[in-house]
Amino acid sequence: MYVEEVISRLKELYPNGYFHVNRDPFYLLISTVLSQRTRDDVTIPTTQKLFSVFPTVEEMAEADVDEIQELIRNVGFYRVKAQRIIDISRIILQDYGGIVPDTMNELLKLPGVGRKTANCVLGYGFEQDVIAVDTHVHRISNRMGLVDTSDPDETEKELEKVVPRDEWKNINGLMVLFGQNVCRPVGPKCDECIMDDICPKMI
DNA sequence: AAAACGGGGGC
DNA sequence: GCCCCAGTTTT
Repeated sequence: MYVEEVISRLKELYPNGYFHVNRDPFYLLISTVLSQRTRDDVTIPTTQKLFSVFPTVEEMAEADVDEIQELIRNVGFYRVKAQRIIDISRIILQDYGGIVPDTMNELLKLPGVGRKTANCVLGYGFEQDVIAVDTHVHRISNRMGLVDTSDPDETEKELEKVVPRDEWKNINGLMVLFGQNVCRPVGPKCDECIMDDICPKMI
């Protein structure tokens, strides 16, 4: 089947997947918020720097917003993100006893958390069967004919119909790597792509 | 449905 | 110097 062949080749290309990410739900939550609309090669060092100063939910919740702003000044939307990081930390501390909630419904109540961010936390942090649809997953799924829609939420639903359930949580990491290195938003490297014999764009 | 938030990196 | 980027909220 086409989709299973695509996943098989992606796994062969990126056998280590996303092993480098910290799987702690709170770390994942904050790092994912920081990475919204900002390249992860920029946000990863910034996230490490932020957590070296404020390692816990408690310390993050009591941090001064100006100090957080200064620490994350190099990432996009840093002012609003700094405020959201504090607000998220305070809510998790006060309403959830310092434990990141493990349901979509509760995660969506947090400021700056939408379906994509929530699914990253649920998938990477809590090992749940979810598909986190970001711009890479959305673009590649449409380019390769796995889905056909301009709505990322529709892409998530359509992918759930065609991707085997035990691969759901792997889709995001594989397609992000593939999307950054090969099937890029602009100027995809189709001439050196391992999908060249099955991708609809190439046939 | 469209605007707004935004500094960094590739070219 | 110009264009785009691991989205979400507000208008």
